[in-house]
Amino acid sequence: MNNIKDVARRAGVSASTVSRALSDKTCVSEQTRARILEAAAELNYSPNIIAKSLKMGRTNTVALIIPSIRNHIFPEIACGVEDEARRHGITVILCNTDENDAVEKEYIAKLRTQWVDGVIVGTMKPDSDHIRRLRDEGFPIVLTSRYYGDDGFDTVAVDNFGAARGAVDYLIRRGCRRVAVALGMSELNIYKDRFAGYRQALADAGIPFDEALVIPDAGGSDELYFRVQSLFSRGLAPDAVFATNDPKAIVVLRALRDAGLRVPQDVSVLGFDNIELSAMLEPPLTTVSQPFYRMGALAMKKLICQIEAKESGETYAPRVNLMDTELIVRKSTR
Amino acid sequence: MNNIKDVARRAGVSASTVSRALSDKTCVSEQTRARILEAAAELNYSPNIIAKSLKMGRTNTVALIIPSIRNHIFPEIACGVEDEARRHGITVILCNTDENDAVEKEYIAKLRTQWVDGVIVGTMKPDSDHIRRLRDEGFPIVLTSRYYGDDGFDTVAVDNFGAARGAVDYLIRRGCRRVAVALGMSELNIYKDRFAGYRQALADAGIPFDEALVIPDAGGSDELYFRVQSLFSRGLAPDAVFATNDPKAIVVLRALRDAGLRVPQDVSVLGFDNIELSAMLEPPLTTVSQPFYRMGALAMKKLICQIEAKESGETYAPRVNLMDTELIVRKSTR
DNA sequence: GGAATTCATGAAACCGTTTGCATGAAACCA
DNA sequence: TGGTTTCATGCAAACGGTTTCATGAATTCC
Repeated sequence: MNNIKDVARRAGVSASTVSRALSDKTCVSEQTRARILEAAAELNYSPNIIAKSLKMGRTNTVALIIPSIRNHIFPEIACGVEDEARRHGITVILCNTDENDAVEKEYIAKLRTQWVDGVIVGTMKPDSDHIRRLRDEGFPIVLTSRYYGDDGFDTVAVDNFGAARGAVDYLIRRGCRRVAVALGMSELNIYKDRFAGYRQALADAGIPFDEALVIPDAGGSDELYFRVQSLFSRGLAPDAVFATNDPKAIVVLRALRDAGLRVPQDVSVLGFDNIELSAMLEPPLTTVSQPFYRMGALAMKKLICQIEAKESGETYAPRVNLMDTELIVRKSTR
Repeated sequence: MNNIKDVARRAGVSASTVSRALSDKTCVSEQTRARILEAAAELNYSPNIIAKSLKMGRTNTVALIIPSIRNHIFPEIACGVEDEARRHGITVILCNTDENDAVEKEYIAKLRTQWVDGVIVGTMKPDSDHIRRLRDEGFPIVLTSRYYGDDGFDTVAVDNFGAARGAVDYLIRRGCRRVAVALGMSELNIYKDRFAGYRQALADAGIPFDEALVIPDAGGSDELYFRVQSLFSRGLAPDAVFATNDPKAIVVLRALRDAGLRVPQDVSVLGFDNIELSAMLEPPLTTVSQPFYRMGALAMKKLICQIEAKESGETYAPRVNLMDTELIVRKSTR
């Protein structure tokens, strides 16, 4: 692989002149530049970006840390992140943590080695102190999808409370009175907020909250499957189930179908996220749509702002951007 | 951010000694090493990996080039690649081309700048000469999923011909005689091979090939939807449809349902890929399963072998690894 | 006890860029 | 014509590590 000195030798100039010629600096005569360009082309030269990064203190690379690329919302986010990054000549490193804190910490430690200019984090939990520490060192960070809320992280998310409240309100306006709820991971704020929105919608309608209709996240999807069916056998029969994410809604649909219940005639089912799959179910799922692609793109935009502010020494005020959600009405609600 | 000299100063030794102490070299006295480790910890030091990469000529980073992370097979492959990479201290850069050749070339050009030690390519087409050129420069490359076959690329794939032949043979053994086929992108070998397998299975059973039952890839899913329905209105009514990938099978199922045809009583539907979704359809899809996760992991393993062979100057013989597929029988075939 | 060996350590070169500063030629002006 | 300005160019110092080689002290051996 040829380097800048090889080009310099062939063009009969010094390495500095080659560097200037190739980065469009003005102080190079036209004929020298032409000679250099020719030499570079002949040698099939491309500059060593690692050397450049070392010198410049910037890698034009960012990391995207997510729980799992198999979780359907993250490919969407990743696409948004990547398209926006590419538009700015930035490369994205993919870091899948598999919800494993050790792996996440390993990644974070690696990022501190000046690999990347910044990081987009989709794995934030209340106890993610290593991420807080990274931020406190002045490392550019944007949270997306998951957030923590009370401590000044730059964030892109949706109003989970409002969206859940609106969605449950829709169920109630369609005549549902006994709405069960299937919760997600209890330590995540997004699910706390969706749960709070659910309770608020009940309160707004004057419907008393019934603890018996709450299915916590514990256990896998089998657990959920049986808990849904047991609601009916225990005579608690809800007339709707609000699943706080679409994968849970899929399990709920299956549990209901297998129990001989018809959706939506006997029970309405409402999801959250609008993953691609949800339109293809039988019946197609009514759910809350999040603009994942745009969220990823905005997170990247904000990250670039942070990186540039850091370079130029400006201050940057982190803020929480809430994107609009939309209730997608399909056939799983009456 | 502290560097190795800061640590050296604090520990009262030279930078070389710090370097040796931190990389577990033997020629450092125990007490010096202890003092250095302490100093490093106090300064919260982590070595600049860019500087290290520059010196070592190795970045411990590889790129994964895929058409789209939204295509359901690629998150699986990416997981396999990443898990295996992590096990070897290697980081993965995600490159989504969106099936856009310009974007792909842009990425390839970037990779030549010594960013990465190697690349796994899931976008190979017959005309991907820029990828061939990269390989001819001695750049470590492994193809996966898509392949080209006749020119010595290191490759991980499945026997698409055999798998398709076996699957269609299954349909025939279950009594289907008029099997339509929905083809994928015509320039990709994987679809050519699946199509060839289909024809072979017909030939094996002495069933004449009928051009009228072939639905080419042209147009989007709407086109496919109407072509499926028109087969029936034109009196060509097949008793089975072999979709050469699962997303096409989903469209086929919808077209049939909307036309009032029952699956599998009136028509059997067979897919290919076994994406997660296929088990959740109504009816659940019979399909050919590919071990995507293991394919990704193996591709990464092979890439590491190539990289290490290149470093040590050994020769490496590229070969094509074909992984086993499995016919997953569900409810869409009679 | 002196020569040979072992061992920890430091100095300096190197990886391939970018860039501040010095230099020298050409152009300009009085 | 001589001094100043402009401009293209080269030299050398960074960036932050690793590694070769030299050095000098401590240990071993006869």
